[in-house]
Amino acid sequence: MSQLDDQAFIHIAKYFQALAEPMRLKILNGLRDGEKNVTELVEISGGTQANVSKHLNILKSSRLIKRESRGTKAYYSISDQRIYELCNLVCGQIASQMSIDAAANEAFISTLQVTQ
Amino acid sequence: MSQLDDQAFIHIAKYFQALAEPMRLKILNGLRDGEKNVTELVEISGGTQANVSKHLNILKSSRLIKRESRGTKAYYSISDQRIYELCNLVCGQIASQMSIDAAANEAFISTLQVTQ
DNA sequence: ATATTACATGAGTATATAGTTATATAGAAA
DNA sequence: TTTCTATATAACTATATACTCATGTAATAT
Repeated sequence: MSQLDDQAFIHIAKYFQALAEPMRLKILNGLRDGEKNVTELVEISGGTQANVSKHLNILKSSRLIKRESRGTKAYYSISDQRIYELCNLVCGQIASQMSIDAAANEAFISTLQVTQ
Repeated sequence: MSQLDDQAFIHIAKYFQALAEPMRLKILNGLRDGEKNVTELVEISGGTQANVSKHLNILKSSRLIKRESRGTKAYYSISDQRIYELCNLVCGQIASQMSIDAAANEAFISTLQVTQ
């Protein structure tokens, strides 16, 4: 396995890592319908301002979201809508893994707001 | 945001977490062309036996891989081929994020073996 | 029965990460 | 300038995670 491959795996792993946190998924979900400022995201997510701010920074570092400063506010938005495809795939797999009947399965999927 | 939604986000985050480790991606990549036993995966990944064994357990707990014991050997295989779709999506996004020219971009993508 | 091979796991360490609290900074308004 | 609002960040704590080394266990071979 080459050094270059190792770097690729590290790169991909970091990307998944950015998505591997409930609060960050919640934030991304909150951005589904367009940009929001930090205060709005704090309300939506139910987290503290400091914590949300840190998560936003992590998401931005991973290029999942963009930041635009207007006045005293900072507006964040999704960089690439394809992340929702990722979430859809994962939701589909998780749902199909659940050993519950089809109706309950359907109910579970409908609770997943991380979709387009 | 309801309690149920919170559970969903936790669930999805755990799934991504399982994919957020270079060694585990390497192992999954090693399983692309079918089942392999632990010793084979140790060789492919370049990790220690103990460490690979632990990662295999994590991947199994996350239902990404299955285990079948035959004789003294344990054969692992991919549970759901759709994980490669995930990796493809991520690779595509990472590649398109890279601020390098198209040729280098292509070269990078070709090094990513986490594809079907 | 003993040895060997293949794998899993416990103990311990080091590092990373998420969270809180308090504080810093920056723009807008008074 | 001072104040207020919005956001970022530093310091700290708690927890999780990856890794190594040593050991346990289970199937096979001698």
